Amino acid sequence: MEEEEFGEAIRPEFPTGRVKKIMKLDKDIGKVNSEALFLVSCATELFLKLLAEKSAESAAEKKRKTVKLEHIRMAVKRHRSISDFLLDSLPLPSQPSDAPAKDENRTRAVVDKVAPEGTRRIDDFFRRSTKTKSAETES
Amino acid sequence: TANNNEQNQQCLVREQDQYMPMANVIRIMKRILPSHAKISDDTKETIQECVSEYISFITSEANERCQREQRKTVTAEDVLWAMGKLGFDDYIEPLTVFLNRYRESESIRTEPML
Amino acid sequence: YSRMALPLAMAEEPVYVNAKQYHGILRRRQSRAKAEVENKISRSQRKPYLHESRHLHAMRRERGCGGRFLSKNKKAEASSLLDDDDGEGSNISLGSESM
DNA sequence: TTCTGAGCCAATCACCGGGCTCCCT
DNA sequence: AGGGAGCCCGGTGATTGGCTCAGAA
Repeated sequence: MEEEEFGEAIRPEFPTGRVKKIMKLDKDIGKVNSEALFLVSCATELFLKLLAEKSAESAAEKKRKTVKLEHIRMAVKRHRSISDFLLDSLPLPSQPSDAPAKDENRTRAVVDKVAPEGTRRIDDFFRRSTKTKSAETES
Repeated sequence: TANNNEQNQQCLVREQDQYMPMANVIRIMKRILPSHAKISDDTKETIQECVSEYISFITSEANERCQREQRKTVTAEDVLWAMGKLGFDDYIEPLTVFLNRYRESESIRTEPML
Repeated sequence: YSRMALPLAMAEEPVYVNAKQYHGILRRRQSRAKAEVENKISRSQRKPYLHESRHLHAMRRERGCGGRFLSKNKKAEASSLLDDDDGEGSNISLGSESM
């Protein structure tokens, strides 16, 4: 009957040193509290676990054993708070050198319905560089 | 000397500094995925990038609150506040629990004996 | 609850995002653009491997017939000189792959 | 059906964490 | 005086490719 030791310090599985490096890539970030570093590390782990869980569900729905990018996109689309800030991080469905006949491949599926109340528009300055990855067919 | 230094083209920031270690990402994912599941290589890379973006996204929001309050150090409260403001309300509760456990374990470490 | 239209391509359909994240997303885009020009963060192509030394290490390692890395059994060579069979921890090449 | 591409091994070594000191708040 | 950045140092797990057959196509 052993479940856990006393002074077992809870530590994130991610190396906190690397987390801090990534935080400091932004030159605007000044000093970072050790507690803040700890929380960001934990939150990152939670976020990754959620991504994995939702992607697994998407892959299972499509009866796929291999988790592919389309499953990530599908999973992310269901959580608005996740899909929005990842908009620039997810490579778009296809892009190699020659695309047969597909002009509607831009960022992830745009909301085809009218926008709810409280929406605004602005003008873009930069777009994520086109990621050259293996071609992929959308569902 | 025949030493070969890491001196690649015009990239000042190394790849191993912008992303979390691949093996850690895979291990955490495989613990969640069904045991027989596989992960494609571009999925691995993309997940790595998403994780880094999440870190920067949260940190940026927390840091802005710091600057509003004229502080220079990002604190745990800033991070929790950023979680709520960016819509990750579900994370506030578990993170608060983690934080309390962290503080208690830290105080025990700092306090050698009674 | 409300959504904002992100400044994607002006000639295209607007992209609507969570209003709570709107400013944060924009700030992040600015930071990334700035970091890309300052730090030269190469977002495009990834290196085939991160460290030259580890690459060479992997290339020099002894491999099994299945391409897998093989445990360093130099002790087996030494024991073979002294004859006698190894009744214990011998790594039999099990050709079964269970996934 | 065809054939692409991800898992599988474990040894080195770059990196992580835990000490220091010094500085700023 | 508190605590975080920046060193250094030692121990250690992430990194790593060729072949096979899941499993995508």
